[in-house]
Amino acid sequence: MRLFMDIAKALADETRVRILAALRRQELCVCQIVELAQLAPSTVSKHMTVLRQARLVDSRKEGRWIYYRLADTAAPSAVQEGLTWVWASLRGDSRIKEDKKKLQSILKMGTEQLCKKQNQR
Amino acid sequence: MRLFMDIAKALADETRVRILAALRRQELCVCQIVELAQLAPSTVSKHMTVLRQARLVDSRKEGRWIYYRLADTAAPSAVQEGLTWVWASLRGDSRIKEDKKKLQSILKMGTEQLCKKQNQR
DNA sequence: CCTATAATTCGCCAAATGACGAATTATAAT
DNA sequence: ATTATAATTCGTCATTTGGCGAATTATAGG
Repeated sequence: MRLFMDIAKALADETRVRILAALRRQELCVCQIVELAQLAPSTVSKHMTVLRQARLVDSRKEGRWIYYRLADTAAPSAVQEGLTWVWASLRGDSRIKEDKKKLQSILKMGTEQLCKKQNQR
Repeated sequence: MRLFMDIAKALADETRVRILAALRRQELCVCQIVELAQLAPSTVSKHMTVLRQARLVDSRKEGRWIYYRLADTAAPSAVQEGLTWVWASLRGDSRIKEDKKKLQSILKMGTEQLCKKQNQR
């Protein structure tokens, strides 16, 4: 029950679901997610902690950047089946589509350039 | 996105998940759920509203009693696939098993007798 | 070594959530 | 009609949650 509830709670926030959907194509570092979600880094960081606690994402460190990716096939089945449910339910969702477009432009500019831009604010 | 989030939020509370699991075998009236969950009727009522809003349950009125049952095959696929995920993830869960046992004794005593017992408190 | 910076942790606040009891509504029974 | 009662709605409260900025940590680069 514990893991299941962690997953369900993690999925009960729209921002986190949008982040998961964004991670579906490729891994992302925090500053890229910040740009997508238009939230403070500290807020995104907290969301990522919730998602990792639920085993929905994994992370790896590369220099100063931390990259998050979707849980892989090594994840518990509750996680994998949960994600399957999410994808099926959000197929064609307009919000997710918008995010996908926005992501493309975020990915076009390099990671360094993106972080610079954020510091200017 | 809207319905999906309603479902995800509805599933993000352990009491509600337990109620859903209890409904898997048979429909239940509110007083039976009150007995199972050991919560105030008003609290259970609110939970049921959340579950119905998410389309996870339907209800029917019979006299003074309102019976809730799991969503059937007419429900949106997000609901059905969500429930499939729940069942798969909670298979063998000890809390759900305990509830199942408790439910049996609740079902043994008639509905009227049960409500009387609650009024005594 | 020292500075810059990507990310996290911490402390705080506003909003949402889950709980209860009291009041209300609707139905059954006297 | 009046009373009893199953369930809901309402008002209130404590806890949790999601957000931010400031402080902290860890790594890259001058």
